Amino acid sequence: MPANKRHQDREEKRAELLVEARRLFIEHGYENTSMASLAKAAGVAGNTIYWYFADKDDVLLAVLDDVLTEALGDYERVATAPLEDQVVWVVRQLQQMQRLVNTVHARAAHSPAIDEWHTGFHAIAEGMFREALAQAGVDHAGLDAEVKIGVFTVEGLLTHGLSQEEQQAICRRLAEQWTRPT
Amino acid sequence: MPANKRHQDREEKRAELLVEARRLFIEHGYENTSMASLAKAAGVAGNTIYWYFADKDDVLLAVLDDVLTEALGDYERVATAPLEDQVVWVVRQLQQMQRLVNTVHARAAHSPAIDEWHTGFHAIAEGMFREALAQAGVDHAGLDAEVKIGVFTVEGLLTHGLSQEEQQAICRRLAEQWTRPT
DNA sequence: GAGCGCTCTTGAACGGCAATCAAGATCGGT
DNA sequence: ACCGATCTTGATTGCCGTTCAAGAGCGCTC
Repeated sequence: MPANKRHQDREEKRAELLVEARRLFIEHGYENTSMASLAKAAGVAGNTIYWYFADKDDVLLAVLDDVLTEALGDYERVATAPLEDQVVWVVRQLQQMQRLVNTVHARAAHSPAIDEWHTGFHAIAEGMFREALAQAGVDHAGLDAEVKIGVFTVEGLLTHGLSQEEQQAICRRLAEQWTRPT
Repeated sequence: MPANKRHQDREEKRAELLVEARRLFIEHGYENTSMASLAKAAGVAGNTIYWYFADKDDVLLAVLDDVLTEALGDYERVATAPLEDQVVWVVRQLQQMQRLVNTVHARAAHSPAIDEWHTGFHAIAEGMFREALAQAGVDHAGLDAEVKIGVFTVEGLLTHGLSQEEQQAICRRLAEQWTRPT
């Protein structure tokens, strides 16, 4: 294994950099994290990161993939819970990543790669949401629209600072639409 | 009138700078418009802008005030139209300012002044929306939640690129909730 | 109309940023 | 022991928002 060992080391180092990047992006935000500070936190020279990642957006992309993979793994633990609990769980998860969510929406306009990831994420999330709603008995006509409304509302809850009561009231109102047949 | 004439000139020059800033922010976006390019477009030195505005966010704030004032004036022409038409009109207006909308959401996290403007804008928009819904016969209980859902959905329509049909389907689904009593 | 002070403008500079470059260190395979 | 690929680094580039110090322009007063 000539290049294999090297390859192994490369992946490990890349993973270490990603751990730091993920922490800094979530704690301080993407825009407040310079490549220099990320490098210092990881204990390497400022330009070393560019050996493992094409640019800063590429780091963000890798962090997003990591976070999403982990979240999808965690989801299985609540996949069998009632629909309402699942929604609450998803909102909680996203709220912990609020900075990342905002960053994705902000960067999607500038970076095609981030935009593509964002589109893919919505496809996954809306697919699961759609299935959950269908299983809950929402009629087929207008299901897609209902999914979008739900997703947009969740996004609104994330980006605008609302009190716990307001959030609950909105979620309740939204869920009435699903439990009650049209 | 010693300082009055001066004051007049100052306001005129400020207004000229704002015209250019508004055009560039909407055409090319806030982040893609450097203070240097704005100055060049206005025919002044790069740092002259700082005599009229505290910083770049202050320019954005003034542009936002201008745009909002103008939009509120135009609104009176459709204020008596059916509710559904009003919603369509608002979405159209906002879509023309998509870049500004995204910028506000992005900058609100960094600039307290922009965040404050954003909060105020929501208060105005949601106040008008709430009144329109109440007049349409939506019951008082859950009115606030319904307003938020509507606003968040409109924001979602703006930030995510959806086809005309999808947008219409979502608006229709949303409006069903208002026309049909709970 | 000379002098004064406030308003306004400007070229130059500063510090921070993402990204690049060229030179050198490290290390597995021969 | 040597070579070449892999990896690291200090120095540099170019752009950005912002600041500074110096100097115009202009109205007022004596």
